[in-house]
Amino acid sequence: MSVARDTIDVRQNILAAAQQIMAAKGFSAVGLNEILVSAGVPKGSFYHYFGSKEAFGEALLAGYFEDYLTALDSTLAEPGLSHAVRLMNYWQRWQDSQGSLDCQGKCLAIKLAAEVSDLSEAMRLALKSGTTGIIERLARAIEAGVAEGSVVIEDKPYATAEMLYYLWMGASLMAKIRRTPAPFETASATTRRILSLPAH
Amino acid sequence: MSVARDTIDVRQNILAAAQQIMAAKGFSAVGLNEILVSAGVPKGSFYHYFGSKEAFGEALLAGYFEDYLTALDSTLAEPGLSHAVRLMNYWQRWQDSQGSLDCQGKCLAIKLAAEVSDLSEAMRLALKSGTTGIIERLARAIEAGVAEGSVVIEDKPYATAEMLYYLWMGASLMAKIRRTPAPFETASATTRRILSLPAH
DNA sequence: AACACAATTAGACCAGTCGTCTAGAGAGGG
DNA sequence: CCCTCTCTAGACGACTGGTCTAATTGTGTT
Repeated sequence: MSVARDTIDVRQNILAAAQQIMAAKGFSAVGLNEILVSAGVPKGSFYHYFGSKEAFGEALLAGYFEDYLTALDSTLAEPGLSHAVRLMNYWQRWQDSQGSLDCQGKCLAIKLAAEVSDLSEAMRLALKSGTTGIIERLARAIEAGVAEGSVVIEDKPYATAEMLYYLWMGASLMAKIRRTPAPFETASATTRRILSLPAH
Repeated sequence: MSVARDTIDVRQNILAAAQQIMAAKGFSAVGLNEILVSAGVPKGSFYHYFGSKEAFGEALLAGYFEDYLTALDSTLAEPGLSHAVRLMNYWQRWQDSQGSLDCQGKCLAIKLAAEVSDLSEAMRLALKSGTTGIIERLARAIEAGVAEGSVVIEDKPYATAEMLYYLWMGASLMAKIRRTPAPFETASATTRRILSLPAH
Protein backbone atom coordinates (compact mmCIF):
# COMPACT_ATOMS: atom_id res chain seq x y z
CA MET A 1 0.00 0.00 0.00
CA SER A 2 2.26 2.71 1.23
CA VAL A 3 5.16 3.66 -0.92
CA ALA A 4 7.66 2.60 1.67
CA ARG A 5 6.13 -0.85 1.89
CA ASP A 6 6.16 -1.42 -1.87
CA THR A 7 9.67 -0.15 -2.08
CA ILE A 8 10.80 -2.64 0.50
CA ASP A 9 8.96 -5.42 -1.30
CA VAL A 10 10.61 -4.68 -4.61
CA ARG A 11 14.01 -4.56 -2.98
CA GLN A 12 13.30 -7.80 -1.22
CA ASN A 13 12.09 -9.41 -4.41
CA ILE A 14 15.30 -8.56 -6.16
CA LEU A 15 17.31 -9.96 -3.29
CA ALA A 16 15.27 -13.14 -3.13
CA ALA A 17 15.59 -13.75 -6.85
CA ALA A 18 19.31 -13.11 -6.70
CA GLN A 19 19.79 -15.46 -3.78
CA GLN A 20 18.44 -18.39 -5.73
CA ILE A 21 20.25 -17.58 -8.93
CA MET A 22 23.58 -16.70 -7.37
CA ALA A 23 23.52 -19.72 -5.09
CA ALA A 24 23.43 -21.71 -8.30
CA LYS A 25 25.75 -19.77 -10.59
CA GLY A 26 27.93 -17.55 -8.45
CA PHE A 27 28.45 -13.83 -8.53
CA SER A 28 30.43 -12.85 -11.60
CA ALA A 29 28.73 -15.34 -13.86
CA VAL A 30 25.30 -13.84 -13.26
CA GLY A 31 24.24 -10.62 -14.93
CA LEU A 32 21.88 -8.15 -13.37
CA ASN A 33 19.57 -8.74 -16.29
CA GLU A 34 18.88 -12.32 -15.36
CA ILE A 35 18.12 -11.40 -11.78
CA LEU A 36 15.87 -8.51 -12.69
CA VAL A 37 13.91 -10.44 -15.28
CA SER A 38 13.41 -13.24 -12.78
CA ALA A 39 12.24 -10.76 -10.18
CA GLY A 40 9.94 -9.00 -12.66
CA VAL A 41 11.68 -5.69 -12.07
CA PRO A 42 12.78 -3.46 -14.94
CA LYS A 43 16.46 -2.99 -15.42
CA GLY A 44 16.33 0.74 -14.93
CA SER A 45 15.10 0.29 -11.40
CA PHE A 46 18.14 -1.50 -10.15
CA TYR A 47 20.19 1.57 -9.44
CA HIS A 48 17.36 3.10 -7.55
CA TYR A 49 17.61 0.36 -4.97
CA PHE A 50 21.31 -0.43 -5.00
CA GLY A 51 24.35 1.67 -5.72
CA SER A 52 26.24 -0.93 -7.72
CA LYS A 53 26.48 -4.62 -8.29
CA GLU A 54 29.03 -4.82 -5.52
CA ALA A 55 26.85 -2.96 -3.03
CA PHE A 56 24.04 -5.25 -4.05
CA GLY A 57 26.17 -8.29 -3.33
CA GLU A 58 26.99 -6.89 0.06
CA ALA A 59 23.30 -6.39 0.86
CA LEU A 60 22.56 -9.87 -0.38
CA LEU A 61 25.09 -11.43 1.95
CA ALA A 62 24.06 -9.27 4.88
CA GLY A 63 20.41 -10.24 4.46
CA TYR A 64 21.30 -13.86 4.00
CA PHE A 65 23.28 -14.02 7.22
CA GLU A 66 20.64 -12.15 9.13
CA ASP A 67 18.07 -14.81 8.30
CA TYR A 68 20.59 -17.57 8.80
CA LEU A 69 21.56 -16.42 12.27
CA THR A 70 18.02 -16.08 13.52
CA ALA A 71 17.29 -19.61 12.29
CA LEU A 72 20.45 -20.79 13.97
CA ASP A 73 19.48 -19.08 17.20
CA SER A 74 16.15 -20.82 17.28
CA THR A 75 17.72 -24.19 16.45
CA LEU A 76 20.15 -23.79 19.32
CA ALA A 77 17.40 -22.75 21.70
CA GLU A 78 14.78 -25.39 20.98
CA PRO A 79 13.20 -26.26 24.29
CA GLY A 80 13.33 -29.71 25.84
CA LEU A 81 16.59 -30.76 24.23
CA SER A 82 20.15 -31.01 25.46
CA HIS A 83 22.70 -28.73 23.87
CA ALA A 84 24.32 -31.78 22.35
CA VAL A 85 21.11 -32.65 20.53
CA ARG A 86 20.54 -29.07 19.46
CA LEU A 87 24.00 -28.91 17.96
CA MET A 88 23.56 -32.14 16.07
CA ASN A 89 20.20 -30.88 14.85
CA TYR A 90 21.91 -27.86 13.41
CA TRP A 91 24.30 -29.99 11.43
CA GLN A 92 21.57 -32.35 10.40
CA ARG A 93 19.68 -29.41 8.91
CA TRP A 94 22.82 -28.17 7.22
CA GLN A 95 23.16 -31.56 5.63
CA ASP A 96 19.50 -31.65 4.61
CA SER A 97 19.54 -28.25 2.97
CA GLN A 98 22.87 -28.66 1.22
CA GLY A 99 22.44 -32.19 0.06
CA SER A 100 18.97 -31.67 -1.33
CA LEU A 101 18.00 -32.95 -4.74
CA ASP A 102 18.06 -29.57 -6.38
CA CYS A 103 21.80 -29.67 -6.50
CA GLN A 104 21.97 -26.02 -5.62
CA GLY A 105 22.08 -26.16 -1.87
CA LYS A 106 21.33 -22.68 -0.88
CA CYS A 107 24.31 -21.81 1.22
CA LEU A 108 25.54 -18.55 -0.21
CA ALA A 109 28.49 -18.48 2.15
CA ILE A 110 29.98 -21.65 0.72
CA LYS A 111 29.15 -20.75 -2.84
CA LEU A 112 30.48 -17.22 -2.84
CA ALA A 113 33.25 -17.18 -0.24
CA ALA A 114 36.20 -18.06 -2.42
CA GLU A 115 35.00 -16.16 -5.45
CA VAL A 116 34.04 -12.97 -3.74
CA SER A 117 36.46 -12.44 -0.91
CA ASP A 118 39.26 -11.49 -3.29
CA LEU A 119 36.91 -9.42 -5.43
CA SER A 120 35.23 -7.03 -3.07
CA GLU A 121 36.29 -5.89 0.35
CA ALA A 122 32.72 -5.03 1.30
CA MET A 123 31.46 -8.48 0.45
CA ARG A 124 34.38 -10.07 2.21
CA LEU A 125 33.53 -8.19 5.39
CA ALA A 126 29.90 -9.26 5.17
CA LEU A 127 31.10 -12.83 4.88
CA LYS A 128 33.47 -12.35 7.77
CA SER A 129 30.94 -10.95 10.18
CA GLY A 130 28.36 -13.56 9.21
CA THR A 131 30.64 -16.53 9.65
CA THR A 132 32.03 -15.11 12.86
CA GLY A 133 28.48 -14.86 14.17
CA ILE A 134 27.88 -18.50 13.36
CA ILE A 135 31.05 -19.65 15.07
CA GLU A 136 30.33 -17.57 18.15
CA ARG A 137 26.89 -19.10 18.52
CA LEU A 138 28.26 -22.59 18.08
CA ALA A 139 30.92 -21.88 20.66
CA ARG A 140 28.32 -20.71 23.16
CA ALA A 141 26.23 -23.80 22.58
CA ILE A 142 29.25 -26.03 23.00
CA GLU A 143 30.19 -24.23 26.21
CA ALA A 144 26.66 -24.68 27.53
CA GLY A 145 26.77 -28.33 26.54
CA VAL A 146 29.99 -28.78 28.46
CA ALA A 147 28.47 -27.03 31.46
CA GLU A 148 25.45 -29.30 31.46
CA GLY A 149 27.55 -32.37 30.78
CA SER A 150 26.01 -33.40 27.45
CA VAL A 151 29.19 -32.51 25.61
CA VAL A 152 32.79 -33.30 26.42
CA ILE A 153 35.64 -31.67 24.52
CA GLU A 154 39.41 -31.64 24.69
CA ASP A 155 40.05 -28.15 23.42
CA LYS A 156 38.42 -24.83 24.30
CA PRO A 157 34.83 -24.29 23.18
CA TYR A 158 35.66 -21.52 20.71
CA ALA A 159 38.49 -23.41 19.07
CA THR A 160 36.25 -26.45 18.85
CA ALA A 161 33.50 -24.43 17.22
CA GLU A 162 35.93 -22.99 14.69
CA MET A 163 37.32 -26.38 13.88
CA LEU A 164 33.89 -27.92 13.40
CA TYR A 165 32.77 -25.06 11.18
CA TYR A 166 35.83 -25.42 8.98
CA LEU A 167 35.19 -29.13 8.77
CA TRP A 168 31.62 -28.61 7.59
CA MET A 169 32.61 -25.92 5.11
CA GLY A 170 35.13 -28.26 3.59
CA ALA A 171 32.63 -31.09 3.54
CA SER A 172 30.15 -28.85 1.71
CA LEU A 173 32.74 -27.92 -0.86
CA MET A 174 33.57 -31.55 -1.38
CA ALA A 175 29.90 -32.49 -1.63
CA LYS A 176 29.62 -29.97 -4.44
CA ILE A 177 32.63 -31.41 -6.21
CA ARG A 178 31.53 -34.99 -5.81
CA ARG A 179 27.80 -34.44 -6.07
CA THR A 180 27.32 -36.76 -3.16
CA PRO A 181 26.22 -36.22 0.42
CA ALA A 182 28.88 -38.68 1.56
CA PRO A 183 31.23 -36.00 2.89
CA PHE A 184 28.53 -34.97 5.32
CA GLU A 185 28.54 -38.45 6.79
CA THR A 186 32.22 -38.19 7.47
CA ALA A 187 31.80 -34.73 8.94
CA SER A 188 28.93 -35.89 11.07
CA ALA A 189 30.82 -38.86 12.48
CA THR A 190 33.83 -36.68 13.23
CA THR A 191 31.65 -34.09 14.91
CA ARG A 192 30.19 -36.73 17.18
CA ARG A 193 33.63 -37.89 18.14
CA ILE A 194 34.93 -34.39 18.80
CA LEU A 195 31.97 -33.69 21.05
CA SER A 196 32.19 -37.15 22.65
CA LEU A 197 28.68 -38.10 21.62
CA PRO A 198 27.57 -41.69 21.02
CA ALA A 199 27.75 -42.81 17.39
CA HIS A 200 24.59 -42.30 15.43
CA MET B 1 63.76 -25.44 -31.30
CA SER B 2 61.47 -28.01 -32.81
CA VAL B 3 57.92 -27.05 -33.60
CA ALA B 4 56.57 -29.50 -31.08
CA ARG B 5 58.66 -27.98 -28.32
CA ASP B 6 57.54 -24.43 -29.07
CA THR B 7 53.96 -25.51 -29.31
CA ILE B 8 54.13 -27.00 -25.88
CA ASP B 9 55.73 -23.86 -24.54
CA VAL B 10 53.01 -21.59 -25.86
CA ARG B 11 50.34 -23.82 -24.45
CA GLN B 12 52.14 -23.97 -21.15
CA ASN B 13 52.62 -20.21 -21.08
CA ILE B 14 48.92 -19.66 -21.50
CA LEU B 15 48.18 -22.11 -18.73
CA ALA B 16 50.77 -20.59 -16.41
CA ALA B 17 49.45 -17.09 -16.94
CA ALA B 18 45.91 -18.25 -16.40
CA GLN B 19 46.80 -20.08 -13.22
CA GLN B 20 48.06 -16.91 -11.59
CA ILE B 21 45.24 -14.72 -12.78
CA MET B 22 42.45 -17.17 -12.09
CA ALA B 23 43.79 -18.07 -8.68
CA ALA B 24 43.30 -14.41 -7.89
CA LYS B 25 40.07 -13.55 -9.68
CA GLY B 26 38.22 -16.76 -10.33
CA PHE B 27 36.99 -18.22 -13.60
CA SER B 28 34.00 -16.25 -14.83
CA ALA B 29 35.40 -12.91 -13.81
CA VAL B 30 38.44 -13.31 -16.03
CA GLY B 31 38.30 -12.81 -19.79
CA LEU B 32 40.47 -14.69 -22.21
CA ASN B 33 41.87 -11.37 -23.30
CA GLU B 34 43.50 -10.67 -19.99
CA ILE B 35 45.13 -14.07 -19.90
CA LEU B 36 46.38 -13.87 -23.45
CA VAL B 37 47.80 -10.39 -23.09
CA SER B 38 49.59 -11.46 -19.93
CA ALA B 39 50.98 -14.52 -21.69
CA GLY B 40 51.94 -12.49 -24.76
CA VAL B 41 49.94 -14.76 -26.99
CA PRO B 42 47.52 -13.47 -29.62
CA LYS B 43 43.93 -14.40 -29.42
CA GLY B 44 43.97 -16.33 -32.64
CA SER B 45 46.34 -18.84 -31.11
CA PHE B 46 44.12 -19.63 -28.19
CA TYR B 47 41.59 -21.53 -30.19
CA HIS B 48 44.32 -23.48 -31.84
CA TYR B 49 45.32 -24.95 -28.49
CA PHE B 50 42.00 -25.09 -26.69
CA GLY B 51 38.49 -25.71 -27.93
CA SER B 52 36.72 -23.29 -25.64
CA LYS B 53 37.07 -21.44 -22.40
CA GLU B 54 35.53 -24.38 -20.63
CA ALA B 55 37.90 -26.91 -22.19
CA PHE B 56 40.70 -24.58 -21.27
CA GLY B 57 39.56 -24.51 -17.67
CA GLU B 58 39.51 -28.27 -17.63
CA ALA B 59 43.06 -28.44 -18.93
CA LEU B 60 44.10 -25.84 -16.39
CA LEU B 61 42.76 -27.88 -13.51
CA ALA B 62 44.15 -31.13 -14.86
CA GLY B 63 47.60 -29.61 -15.20
CA TYR B 64 47.40 -28.02 -11.81
CA PHE B 65 46.58 -31.28 -10.08
CA GLU B 66 49.21 -33.15 -12.00
CA ASP B 67 51.89 -30.87 -10.60
CA TYR B 68 50.27 -30.81 -7.22
CA LEU B 69 50.18 -34.56 -6.90
CA THR B 70 53.79 -35.07 -7.90
CA ALA B 71 54.83 -32.50 -5.30
CA LEU B 72 52.65 -34.24 -2.76
CA ASP B 73 54.18 -37.58 -3.63
CA SER B 74 57.66 -36.30 -3.04
CA THR B 75 56.65 -34.63 0.22
CA LEU B 76 55.18 -37.86 1.47
CA ALA B 77 58.23 -39.84 0.43
CA GLU B 78 61.01 -37.65 1.79
CA PRO B 79 63.66 -39.95 3.11
CA GLY B 80 64.72 -40.11 6.72
CA LEU B 81 61.42 -38.94 8.18
CA SER B 82 58.56 -40.71 9.86
CA HIS B 83 55.22 -40.65 8.08
CA ALA B 84 53.87 -38.46 10.85
CA VAL B 85 56.50 -35.83 10.13
CA ARG B 86 55.96 -36.09 6.40
CA LEU B 87 52.25 -35.53 6.84
CA MET B 88 52.76 -32.52 9.05
CA ASN B 89 55.26 -31.17 6.52
CA TYR B 90 52.60 -31.35 3.87
CA TRP B 91 50.22 -29.26 5.91
CA GLN B 92 52.93 -26.87 6.91
CA ARG B 93 53.63 -26.26 3.23
CA TRP B 94 49.95 -25.87 2.56
CA GLN B 95 49.85 -23.21 5.21
CA ASP B 96 52.96 -21.49 3.88
CA SER B 97 51.72 -21.32 0.31
CA GLN B 98 48.18 -20.27 1.13
CA GLY B 99 48.98 -17.78 3.84
CA SER B 100 51.67 -16.01 1.89
CA LEU B 101 51.84 -12.25 1.69
CA ASP B 102 50.56 -12.03 -1.82
CA CYS B 103 47.07 -12.63 -0.63
CA GLN B 104 46.37 -14.83 -3.60
CA GLY B 105 47.46 -18.18 -2.28
CA LYS B 106 47.70 -20.25 -5.37
CA CYS B 107 45.41 -23.12 -4.58
CA LEU B 108 43.18 -23.34 -7.61
CA ALA B 109 41.12 -26.11 -6.06
CA ILE B 110 39.95 -23.95 -3.18
CA LYS B 111 39.46 -20.89 -5.34
CA LEU B 112 37.50 -22.51 -8.13
CA ALA B 113 35.70 -25.45 -6.54
CA ALA B 114 32.47 -23.78 -5.53
CA GLU B 115 32.28 -21.51 -8.54
CA VAL B 116 33.03 -24.05 -11.18
CA SER B 117 31.53 -27.30 -10.05
CA ASP B 118 28.01 -26.08 -10.81
CA LEU B 119 29.13 -24.44 -14.04
CA SER B 120 30.91 -27.13 -15.99
CA GLU B 121 30.72 -30.85 -15.65
CA ALA B 122 34.13 -31.28 -17.22
CA MET B 123 35.77 -28.96 -14.73
CA ARG B 124 33.91 -30.56 -11.87
CA LEU B 125 35.27 -33.95 -12.85
CA ALA B 126 38.79 -32.60 -13.04
CA LEU B 127 38.34 -31.25 -9.54
CA LYS B 128 36.90 -34.53 -8.38
CA SER B 129 39.69 -36.71 -9.67
CA GLY B 130 42.34 -34.32 -8.39
CA THR B 131 40.97 -34.07 -4.88
CA THR B 132 40.37 -37.78 -4.75
CA GLY B 133 44.00 -38.31 -5.65
CA ILE B 134 45.08 -36.09 -2.79
CA ILE B 135 42.90 -37.87 -0.28
CA GLU B 136 44.06 -41.28 -1.43
CA ARG B 137 47.69 -40.31 -0.96
CA LEU B 138 47.01 -38.90 2.45
CA ALA B 139 45.18 -42.05 3.39
CA ARG B 140 48.09 -44.20 2.32
CA ALA B 141 50.51 -42.08 4.30
CA ILE B 142 48.30 -42.28 7.37
CA GLU B 143 48.03 -46.01 6.99
CA ALA B 144 51.78 -46.31 6.73
CA GLY B 145 52.14 -44.08 9.77
CA VAL B 146 49.85 -46.31 11.74
CA ALA B 147 51.81 -49.36 10.61
CA GLU B 148 55.11 -47.88 11.72
CA GLY B 149 53.59 -46.56 14.93
CA SER B 150 54.21 -42.85 14.39
CA VAL B 151 50.50 -42.16 13.98
CA VAL B 152 47.56 -43.36 16.05
CA ILE B 153 43.99 -42.83 14.86
CA GLU B 154 40.53 -43.80 16.01
CA ASP B 155 38.82 -44.12 12.64
CA LYS B 156 39.91 -45.81 9.44
CA PRO B 157 42.81 -44.24 7.53
CA TYR B 158 40.71 -43.22 4.55
CA ALA B 159 37.98 -41.62 6.59
CA THR B 160 40.61 -39.81 8.59
CA ALA B 161 42.27 -38.52 5.43
CA GLU B 162 38.93 -37.29 4.11
CA MET B 163 38.11 -35.57 7.33
CA LEU B 164 41.47 -33.84 7.54
CA TYR B 165 41.25 -32.68 3.95
CA TYR B 166 37.81 -31.19 4.53
CA LEU B 167 39.12 -29.48 7.62
CA TRP B 168 41.96 -27.86 5.70
CA MET B 169 39.73 -26.84 2.82
CA GLY B 170 37.41 -25.11 5.23
CA ALA B 171 40.32 -23.49 7.02
CA SER B 172 41.61 -22.18 3.69
CA LEU B 173 38.22 -20.73 2.85
CA MET B 174 38.06 -19.07 6.22
CA ALA B 175 41.59 -17.74 5.87
CA LYS B 176 40.46 -16.10 2.64
CA ILE B 177 37.44 -14.58 4.32
CA ARG B 178 39.34 -13.36 7.35
CA ARG B 179 42.61 -12.57 5.62
CA THR B 180 44.42 -14.22 8.49
CA PRO B 181 46.42 -17.42 8.76
CA ALA B 182 44.80 -18.07 12.13
CA PRO B 183 42.45 -20.78 10.80
CA PHE B 184 45.49 -22.78 9.81
CA GLU B 185 46.67 -22.79 13.41
CA THR B 186 43.38 -24.29 14.49
CA ALA B 187 43.50 -26.82 11.70
CA SER B 188 47.05 -27.71 12.51
CA ALA B 189 46.33 -28.26 16.19
CA THR B 190 43.31 -30.38 15.38
CA THR B 191 45.29 -32.41 12.89
CA ARG B 192 47.91 -33.18 15.52
CA ARG B 193 45.26 -34.35 17.92
CA ILE B 194 43.51 -36.50 15.35
CA LEU B 195 46.78 -38.17 14.50
CA SER B 196 47.78 -38.38 18.18
CA LEU B 197 50.95 -36.37 17.66
CA PRO B 198 52.52 -34.24 20.37
CA ALA B 199 51.47 -30.59 20.31
CA HIS B 200 53.76 -28.36 18.33
C1' DA C 1 -7.54 20.95 -10.37
C1' DA C 2 -3.08 22.15 -10.73
C1' DC C 3 1.13 22.11 -9.06
C1' DA C 4 5.66 20.61 -7.01
C1' DC C 5 8.40 17.05 -6.01
C1' DA C 6 9.84 12.50 -5.17
C1' DA C 7 9.84 7.69 -6.76
C1' DT C 8 10.38 4.89 -10.44
C1' DT C 9 11.50 3.34 -15.22
C1' DA C 10 12.98 3.07 -20.16
C1' DG C 11 16.42 2.72 -22.87
C1' DA C 12 20.88 4.42 -24.59
C1' DC C 13 25.71 3.76 -23.81
C1' DC C 14 30.24 1.80 -24.40
C1' DA C 15 33.41 -1.32 -22.81
C1' DG C 16 34.09 -5.88 -22.73
C1' DT C 17 32.62 -10.98 -23.61
C1' DC C 18 33.49 -15.41 -26.28
C1' DG C 19 34.20 -17.30 -30.36
C1' DT C 20 35.01 -17.14 -35.69
C1' DC C 21 37.32 -16.36 -39.68
C1' DT C 22 40.48 -15.05 -43.31
C1' DA C 23 45.36 -14.12 -44.21
C1' DG C 24 49.75 -14.97 -44.00
C1' DA C 25 54.24 -16.27 -41.59
C1' DG C 26 57.51 -19.87 -40.88
C1' DA C 27 59.46 -24.30 -40.95
C1' DG C 28 60.26 -29.28 -42.86
C1' DG C 29 60.34 -32.53 -46.37
C1' DG C 30 61.00 -33.69 -50.99
C1' DC D 1 63.08 -24.10 -54.53
C1' DC D 2 58.52 -24.99 -53.79
C1' DC D 3 54.75 -27.02 -51.42
C1' DT D 4 52.33 -28.12 -47.40
C1' DC D 5 50.86 -27.82 -42.93
C1' DT D 6 51.19 -25.95 -38.31
C1' DC D 7 50.73 -21.98 -36.03
C1' DT D 8 50.12 -16.73 -35.57
C1' DA D 9 47.77 -12.48 -36.31
C1' DG D 10 44.19 -9.65 -35.00
C1' DA D 11 39.91 -7.71 -37.06
C1' DC D 12 35.23 -8.84 -36.67
C1' DG D 13 30.33 -10.21 -35.18
C1' DA D 14 26.83 -10.86 -32.20
C1' DC D 15 25.95 -10.20 -27.83
C1' DT D 16 25.98 -9.09 -22.70
C1' DG D 17 28.01 -6.49 -18.93
C1' DG D 18 27.20 -2.67 -15.51
C1' DT D 19 26.03 2.20 -15.37
C1' DC D 20 23.71 6.59 -16.10
C1' DT D 21 20.71 10.25 -17.84
C1' DA D 22 16.40 11.74 -19.14
C1' DA D 23 11.75 11.05 -19.05
C1' DT D 24 7.69 9.20 -16.91
C1' DT D 25 4.78 8.00 -13.36
C1' DG D 26 2.73 8.60 -8.91
C1' DT D 27 1.59 11.20 -4.42
C1' DG D 28 0.23 14.88 -1.45
C1' DT D 29 -0.84 19.71 -0.86
C1' DT D 30 -2.97 23.63 -1.91
